[in-house]
Amino acid sequence: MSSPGMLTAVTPPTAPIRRIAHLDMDAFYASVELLRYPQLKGLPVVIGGGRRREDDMLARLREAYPEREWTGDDLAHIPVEFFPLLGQYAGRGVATTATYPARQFGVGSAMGLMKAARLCPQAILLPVDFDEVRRISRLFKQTIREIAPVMEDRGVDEVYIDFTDVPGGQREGGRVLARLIQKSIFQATGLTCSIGVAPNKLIAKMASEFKKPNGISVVYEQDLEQLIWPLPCRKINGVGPKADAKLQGHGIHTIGELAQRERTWLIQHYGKSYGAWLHEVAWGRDERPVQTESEPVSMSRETTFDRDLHAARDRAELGAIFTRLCEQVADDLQRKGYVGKTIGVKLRYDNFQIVTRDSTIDHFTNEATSIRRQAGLCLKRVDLTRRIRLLGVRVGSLARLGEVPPEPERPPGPAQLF
DNA sequence: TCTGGGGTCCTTGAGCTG
DNA sequence: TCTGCAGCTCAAGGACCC
Repeated sequence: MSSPGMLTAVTPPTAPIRRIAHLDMDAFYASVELLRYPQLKGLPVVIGGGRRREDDMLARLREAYPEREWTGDDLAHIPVEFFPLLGQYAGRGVATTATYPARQFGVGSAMGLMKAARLCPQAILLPVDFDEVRRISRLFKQTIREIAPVMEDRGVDEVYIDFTDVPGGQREGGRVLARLIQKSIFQATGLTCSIGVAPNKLIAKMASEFKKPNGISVVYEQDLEQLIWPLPCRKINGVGPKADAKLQGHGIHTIGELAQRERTWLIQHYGKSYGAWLHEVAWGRDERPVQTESEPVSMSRETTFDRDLHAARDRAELGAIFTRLCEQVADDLQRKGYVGKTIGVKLRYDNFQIVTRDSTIDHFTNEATSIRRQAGLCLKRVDLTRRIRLLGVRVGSLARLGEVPPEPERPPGPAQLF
């Protein structure tokens, strides 16, 4: 308030404060299933064990109940008692996720299916419906982009969003915009999400876990000591089980304890890059921008066999799988419009040891035969006397088809022998 | 009857070159 | 010509993420 004759202080327009949001869909895979099959609500359901194939589901139902006419439409409203027919606890798969009633029995993501079956044998197992998951994923991301266009895709169920310059993005530290996005996603998909808004991606990611499900957490720079430092180091995105164990070995359990260590000490014990990074994140510093576009670095296909295979004794089977993997990678590259020149293989032996071999050729390719030939040469460089559990084929050093750098002139060489 | 699949990034060591 | 060094690329493996 000012009286006549008094000078009025004019507040200069202030620059917007950096506000970054991390959005995480709540129990995404399970929620997509419950949207499709509301009759499963409240029941223990384990999602995983491979891809959903409707023809396979129909075949199982027809076999079990031949007296009934089964059509594709029936799959939309299957009675609960038929669900156990659609999946089966077998093989070497893992659970992608589990509904809360199943989690009460100790079943969780990344758990082997056989163990899940032991813990909760009455749970319904549903193979993943990737097409439906991808459809809902596209839908919620499109909804976000219409409100806040600077969005970074971080996988099927999570994104970063730059709120800084979005109208309303500064109100209540971003809470108002977060609320609008939550509401819009629910209207578009029927699903809930949790959002953390903070000065950067690092803290936003941690903040989105504070209130789940359907929560919003707003963190300011000055909250670091009170909200972030008491958290265990494992909560930092980039500190996995190995780094956490090493930190624990040094008596560092919380982010606050990490922050108290000297930068030089961290570099000495954790390396120049990782040590310096640990120091930065402990102090809540992260300048990474929200990236709206990114190019893939590599594409690969891999598969775990139903049983461990031996290169000599199972040569035909292994050869067929190898060829199929090369064809799949080539198909992925062609479909997405890429070529690559680093071709490699990955093997996991029966003892879970992983080996990789790759080599860079002098031209770009996305042809299955060419990939097969080069990957075959890589395969000759590994120990094939051990039984193999997993085989993978990878193509890296990618370039967009049509934007390939010109090939160097090559003298004519000897004819390819195989 | 533990432990998937598809990615990225970093470190380390070998080999090459000026 | 030999040696040491720095800088670079490539290959392999490890850690991590969703």
